[in-house]
Amino acid sequence: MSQPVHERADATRNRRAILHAAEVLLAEHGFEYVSLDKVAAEAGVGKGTVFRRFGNRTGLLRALLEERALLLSEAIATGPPPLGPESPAEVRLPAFLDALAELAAGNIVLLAAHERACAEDKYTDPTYLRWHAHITDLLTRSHPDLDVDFAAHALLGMFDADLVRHIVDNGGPERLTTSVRSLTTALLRSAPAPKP
Amino acid sequence: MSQPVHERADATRNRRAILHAAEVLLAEHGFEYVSLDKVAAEAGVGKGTVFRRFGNRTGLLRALLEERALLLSEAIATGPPPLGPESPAEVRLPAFLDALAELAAGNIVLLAAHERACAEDKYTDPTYLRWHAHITDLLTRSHPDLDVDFAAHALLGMFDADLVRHIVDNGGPERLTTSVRSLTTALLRSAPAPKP
DNA sequence: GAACAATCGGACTGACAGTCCGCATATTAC
DNA sequence: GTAATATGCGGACTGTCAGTCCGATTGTTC
Repeated sequence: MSQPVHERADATRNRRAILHAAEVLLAEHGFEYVSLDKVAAEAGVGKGTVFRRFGNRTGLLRALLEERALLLSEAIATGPPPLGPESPAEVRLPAFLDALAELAAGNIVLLAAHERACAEDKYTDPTYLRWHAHITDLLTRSHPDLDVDFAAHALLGMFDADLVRHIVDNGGPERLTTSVRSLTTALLRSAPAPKP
Repeated sequence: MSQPVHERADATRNRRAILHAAEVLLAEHGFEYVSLDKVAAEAGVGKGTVFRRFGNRTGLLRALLEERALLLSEAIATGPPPLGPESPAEVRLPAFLDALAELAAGNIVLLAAHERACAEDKYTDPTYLRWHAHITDLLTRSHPDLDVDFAAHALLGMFDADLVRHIVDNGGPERLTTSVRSLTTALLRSAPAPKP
């Protein structure tokens, strides 16, 4: 719709160019090489433009991760079982962690860059918060006896970029999936189930 | 030859001064304020001296953490039960994690600084490696069916500086201890016992 | 097509990690 | 005590980076 709040065409074009440039640099050179000067140069825009769009380095990497996590977000919000809201919590949680493992294994470099950039305030990152809220929600239903806030953070700790890299480099993506699954089933199996 | 390898008296004095200055700055201003220029100034030495002693920022913070973790290292290596080698693995592991929780809760700022500084190569940090090796060793005895390498990293993930800060700020050190303990007992209780 | 606001670009700033080398001093030999 | 020497010292210097700022430019509206 043509609301008074329109993003100008060049602004849109530049935002896309910047995101694309950041992805290219990340993929080609690793996260340590990706300074915002270089992103701006690669995107063919000025440095100020990058900062106006994304605020700072953190904002840029958050936007990138959010983009990559979009499908998963939709799947848990409105998708079909086992990720979607129709399944019971006991099914959704392992399915969600499986999906996270797959996402993490496929985006190690981005994950590492994001982690470094958001180190200061991990707990305000929208993607992280969404994941945490989702786990918290599921755990509250299935394991109300736990400190679900802490447990959710601890579970997300399994997707620490360095750990993911270490595991995937020594055993491939399957090892990550398998290990995550066996650790979580062990954990969840043992906690007392809620009484009806 | 009578010990050709002597550390000069001024070198020793400066090393202590630097470590002390770093602790003071960390305690008084938080980790973001602690640049190596400031540490050098606070210690009353030149910047070059800091780098000659510790190599780089990472080295300085590793040395600090190692110092704070010294008592725990001794306790697990040669101390009395339940931390020491006389106890069975099923007892030592929870005891060790309890001790880590206490250590972490009491050194949040150092932990955060160390984590930022070592982000690049967490898995080469001597203190982290020692802790990981200890957990791996204990798990191998008590739960050989697990991916013990992964599980040890995941357990150490509970002591992520941001998580520790979050939990301690909202519930005090007791909440950290309690949550760590309940999560680990849940996990360890459930895993199948080793087959004879 | 003119007026206007949104956007652009890149020079500039300040801070930091890490290097380098001439100078100072602790230690040793005598 | 003094001289020789090696060890350590200090801080100026470099290169890089995140983030700011403002005159120039360009898209949009009427």
